[in-house]
Amino acid sequence: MKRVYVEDLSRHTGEQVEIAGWLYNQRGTAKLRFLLVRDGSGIVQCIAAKNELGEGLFALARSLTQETSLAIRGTVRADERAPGGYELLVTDLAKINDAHDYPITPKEHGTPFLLDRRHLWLRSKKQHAMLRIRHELIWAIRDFFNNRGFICFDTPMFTPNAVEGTTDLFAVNYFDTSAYLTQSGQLYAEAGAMAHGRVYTFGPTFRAEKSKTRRHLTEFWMVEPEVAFIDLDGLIELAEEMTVYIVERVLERRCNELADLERDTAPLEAIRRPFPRLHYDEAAEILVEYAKQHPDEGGVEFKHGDDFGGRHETILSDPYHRPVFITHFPAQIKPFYMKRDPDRPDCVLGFDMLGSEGAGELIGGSVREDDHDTLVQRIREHDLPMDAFDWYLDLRKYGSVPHGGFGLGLERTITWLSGRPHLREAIPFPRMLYRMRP
RNA sequence: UCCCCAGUAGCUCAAUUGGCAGAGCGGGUGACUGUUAAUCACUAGGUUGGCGGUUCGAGUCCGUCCUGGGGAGCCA
Repeated sequence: MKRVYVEDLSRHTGEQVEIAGWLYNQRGTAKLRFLLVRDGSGIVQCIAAKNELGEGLFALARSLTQETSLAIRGTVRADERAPGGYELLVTDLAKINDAHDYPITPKEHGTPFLLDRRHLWLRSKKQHAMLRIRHELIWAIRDFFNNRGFICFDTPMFTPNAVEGTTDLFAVNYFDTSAYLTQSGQLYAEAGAMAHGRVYTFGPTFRAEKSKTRRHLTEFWMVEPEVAFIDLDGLIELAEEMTVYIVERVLERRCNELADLERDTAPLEAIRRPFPRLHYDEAAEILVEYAKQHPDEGGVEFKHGDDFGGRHETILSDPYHRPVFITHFPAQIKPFYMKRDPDRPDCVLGFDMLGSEGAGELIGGSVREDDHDTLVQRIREHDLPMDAFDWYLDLRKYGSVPHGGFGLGLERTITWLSGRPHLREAIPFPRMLYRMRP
């Protein structure tokens, strides 16, 4: 008999097939049971009728509990009453293994309870949908860069020093010395760009910041393209094209998953190039004015020179129904490697991209300082250990060129696309300040 | 690190001013041949996060600790 996956059942209407999976839920009467069976590719309703199966098999079907693993044979048929439009009329079934007292019931549960059982929560419909969207996004990002002549350039997880001296790092034992887990592959990607012209690094990064918000993980994934011979406009264009590409791709291939998540896709379908661009000076003006007009609202105070908080990002992106770029941030709030604007030496040639619908910062990027002596001066100004950057400075000694890149936070982007309130569901096993199990 | 909030049955929650600790779901038993988180009946299930205090009496008030959640700072 033909073994098929649930997602392919519509192509086997009228045929006898076998599926193997787990019992998601069952309901019904003393003579007719509706078994919802999931096999990883989807969920199908299987009809177990007493007069078809006989006493023994029907009693077995009725005794099956949630998450019992099983194999079912039956006839595929289309039926409007079945969730998904297709169902399986059961002719034979076999239990593979029992599941007693499965803790995640079809009713509601609190997030701490579910996170403690993340290894099981992954089986639930919405979590299943989230991680399929994650898969699609990773695939789309790789396709986007691969199709444009970028080389995948993997950078190390172990690093001897901080990229940005200010941020907390995870220290680990490294034989007789210590190392840090990377917080960005960027500096190494710059070396890659000087070798290959266009590269991207895609992997996990680690931040030991004691952040306890819906936008933070201690371990998260980031894609960082780095391009030789590119300017600020070129970088923003690249970010814009990538964003439009991945949004379209998820809408096209994962509409079922978005539906399972009850995501209203209209705001995503409305996203078109170009995205609005705001100079930091304009953004600061908007925020100062907003704070003036909303004196009772807490957390909106702002003065020129400040960095944005979560609330500020929402105020800035609210008027637009597409992502927004903020450019030319003040140099004193940005890292040492960002190149200054020659016309405005107090500003950097950098940008952030804020997602629509209050998603916050999804992308941060910049043109890099390419002059050796200026970079040395910046390292001194930021009080960073010069000897840790000798190899990085070599990139400016041997044929330095204008270049730049950006980083996209994968989980934040998944959260934005899926319309969920918290990014912890965007990764199989989230690592947070007070949560490292399972 | 700081600020705010929460902790009561396996889960989600209720309990008036300090006065007999409850419901729904899940589990168990039974009824039902088209259910959509099926429905209905019956049933078992509790050291109210820990310790200490106030009180005739504390789930409720006070102190303290623990655990978790949200936010700030910082960031993707």
